[in-house]
Amino acid sequence: MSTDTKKLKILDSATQVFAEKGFLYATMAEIAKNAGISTGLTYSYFKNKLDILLSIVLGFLQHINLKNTEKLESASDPVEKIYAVFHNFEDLLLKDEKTLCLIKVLNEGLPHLVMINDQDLLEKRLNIIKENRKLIKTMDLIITEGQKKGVFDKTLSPSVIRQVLCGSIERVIYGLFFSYFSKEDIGYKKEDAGKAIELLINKFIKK
Amino acid sequence: MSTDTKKLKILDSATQVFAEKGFLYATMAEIAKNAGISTGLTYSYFKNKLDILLSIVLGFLQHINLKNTEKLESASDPVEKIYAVFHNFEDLLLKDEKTLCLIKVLNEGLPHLVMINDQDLLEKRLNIIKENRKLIKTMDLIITEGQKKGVFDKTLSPSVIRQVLCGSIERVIYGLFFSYFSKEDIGYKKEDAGKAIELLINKFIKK
Amino acid sequence: MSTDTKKLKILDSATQVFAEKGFLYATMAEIAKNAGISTGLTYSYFKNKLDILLSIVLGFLQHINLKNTEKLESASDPVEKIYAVFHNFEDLLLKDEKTLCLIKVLNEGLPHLVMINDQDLLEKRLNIIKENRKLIKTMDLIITEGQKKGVFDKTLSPSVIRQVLCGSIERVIYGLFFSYFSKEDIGYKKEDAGKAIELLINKFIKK
Amino acid sequence: MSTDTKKLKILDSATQVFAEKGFLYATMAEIAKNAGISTGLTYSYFKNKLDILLSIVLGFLQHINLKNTEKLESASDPVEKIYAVFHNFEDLLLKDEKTLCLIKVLNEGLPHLVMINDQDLLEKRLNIIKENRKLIKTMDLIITEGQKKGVFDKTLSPSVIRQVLCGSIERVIYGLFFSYFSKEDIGYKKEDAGKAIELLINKFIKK
DNA sequence: CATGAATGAGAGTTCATTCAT
DNA sequence: AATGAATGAACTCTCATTCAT
Repeated sequence: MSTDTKKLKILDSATQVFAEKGFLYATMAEIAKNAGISTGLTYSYFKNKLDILLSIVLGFLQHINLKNTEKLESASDPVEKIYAVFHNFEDLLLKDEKTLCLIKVLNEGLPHLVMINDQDLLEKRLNIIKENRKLIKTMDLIITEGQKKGVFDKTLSPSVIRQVLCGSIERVIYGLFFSYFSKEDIGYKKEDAGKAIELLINKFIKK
Repeated sequence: MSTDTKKLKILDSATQVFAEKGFLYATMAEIAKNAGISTGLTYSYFKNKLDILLSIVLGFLQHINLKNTEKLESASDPVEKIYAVFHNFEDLLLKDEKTLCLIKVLNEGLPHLVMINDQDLLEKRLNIIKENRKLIKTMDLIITEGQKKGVFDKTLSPSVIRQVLCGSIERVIYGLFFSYFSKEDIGYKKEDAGKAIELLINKFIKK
Repeated sequence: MSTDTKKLKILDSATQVFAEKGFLYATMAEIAKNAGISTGLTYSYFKNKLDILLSIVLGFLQHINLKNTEKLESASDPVEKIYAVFHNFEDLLLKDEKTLCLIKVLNEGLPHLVMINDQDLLEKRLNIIKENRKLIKTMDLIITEGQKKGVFDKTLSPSVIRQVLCGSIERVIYGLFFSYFSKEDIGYKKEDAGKAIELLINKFIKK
Repeated sequence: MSTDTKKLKILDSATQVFAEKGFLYATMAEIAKNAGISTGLTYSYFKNKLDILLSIVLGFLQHINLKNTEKLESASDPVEKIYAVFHNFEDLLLKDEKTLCLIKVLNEGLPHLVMINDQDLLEKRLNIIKENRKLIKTMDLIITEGQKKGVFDKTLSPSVIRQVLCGSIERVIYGLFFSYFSKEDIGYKKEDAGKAIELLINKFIKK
């Protein structure tokens, strides 16, 4: 198994354990065991537990920013663009049960940024902030453009609209994650997540 | 100071500390000190640290359910009703900086429900689940009623619509909380939270 | 038991354990147990294991510098003064079996100064360096004065003479410590330590 | 590279690292890297980390005992003999910066003897004790002889005199080592070490 | 012979929780 | 009722040592 493969194994394992138990209750021993390696080896790949959490968050942000850059190249009008961005969210988070776990980890991970003292993690922290800002900026620019072109509603500022969109998609996906873990019915299915965003764009954002 | 006053002091203090540091990094010593009492005394009022977290969450849920019951008595049509519910959210969370902290604690608190083993907390856990279900049911019934009466869009199931509404309001308020703590500008103000929900109801939910 | 008493208990216990096992093999659990308290409580009094070691070293240096200041006030000629300083060493280290252990800890402690990274211990480190410099300066000034007055041999520089004196007393006392622990005969007794220093001053240092 | 060459490389590397960091903070990985080999290979040549430390100490003791045997053959009177022994110390420790490191390692190494449990190292431990006793005996015999012949002062027992001599030379050399590493001036140079011992013999030991 | 990835025991350390005062 | 000193379980993390390659 190559170094990169093992790093991914750890991240995958941690994503699962963090999602199921929460960062607090997740132990390095369990993450390692779940990844099929020893506790000590984990520390060859990551500085510490927080580093793993941040790496998952950073990985997601980098991935989605990359996907956005790709997709937005070929998109021209704001409606098409905002669709593209949220389809990327769906593609990355709704792919399978494993990616579904990400929503919980992302939710839990970002607040931890505030508590980072470790010198070695400061760079990672800054990177996350940078990528997060990039993601936000991408969305806000599209919304601003749509408002300027007169295709988007102008009642609200782009930042509020973006929060509504992100909050909606996050909560809808979180419900699916919860349903997957608790085996409880939540009254909707994977397909409805996409439909919700579509409707949100069509009715809430468009003029 | 009466027993109830002291209990509230602890809950207030914990809300602040949990919001600022996160449940993991918050220590009982700090919560107690911040509440103006000794560490030991905290345990006369709450079983343990998790109990405090759950009490905050339960308190909020009970409060909002109570407010909903009150307000919904005098409301007749679904539009008015859904407005009422979300105005309650605003009233409870946007009152001042202190209540703003609740959004972070609620966000962090609910996932902890899964990890409760402590026999003494099981009842509290069930209570939270009960109140949460009640809140969800209240919203879903209004939406169902609106759809039946033909005033609400029927494309999506009530549960998805509710998730969109809740996710939106939560994220918009979370932004305000973040801005309050980090002193960073997020591009919108308190007033915009209400406006966002209003617009969401008018454009997204109504037919 | 008062706070200061307990702090002393820990330092005493650690001095014993460090002397017997060495810093590396000494565990916090053993130090605490030997002091009659729990592991955790140790951390209310000291930052960490290294802090304890440094505190012992610093305590000794402060003590001997204090004693020197006292004794040197009433001394006038360099011979008398250098006697005073080394009698202080004897008084502090040869008092009983407990103080004998100090010689081993001092020996082991000073080299650790180089490896201190911990921000919280930097101040203690600087204090140790300061007190150590003070002790050295005290001795060197006496020797310089003796040489100037023509009562001390001038072949060697004060710093070398001081190293010879310190090395001698340290090794002689170390021998006693070793004998105490191993129960082996080393060919001399406590009284000989003083005699050795006396002779060293009379024959080696005096003109 | 031959087996013996590699063994020496490891010992040299370890001497440096032990001197700089201390046994506790020195890692096998660094010792190996510094020796230009892999971590694992180190274990083909030495049982474990402690074995390396003991090997350095034993090597020094064997070397100095050998040199003493050589030099003492051609020496006849006690003064000449004691000179010879301490010139051997100088020759072995003051040769260059590398050998200077030995003084720190010897200082740190001997106390570790007490903590050896490992069956495989017991023999090495006994060897060190044997060689150490031999060295001590060599010095003590010379001093005894000098006292009997009436050329050495009889106030102190041979063992105390030997401790004074060893402590002095050790401390003087330690100062040079410290100065070499910290780049701080200590007020004397290599040449003064020899002068100090000479003077010590002439004034302190001789009648 | 040589590697260095992998192991896992065991240490330091934290802090929720208890309880003598 | 109130304190905060004291406990000790359980965590993270390190690194000497092993072993498949």
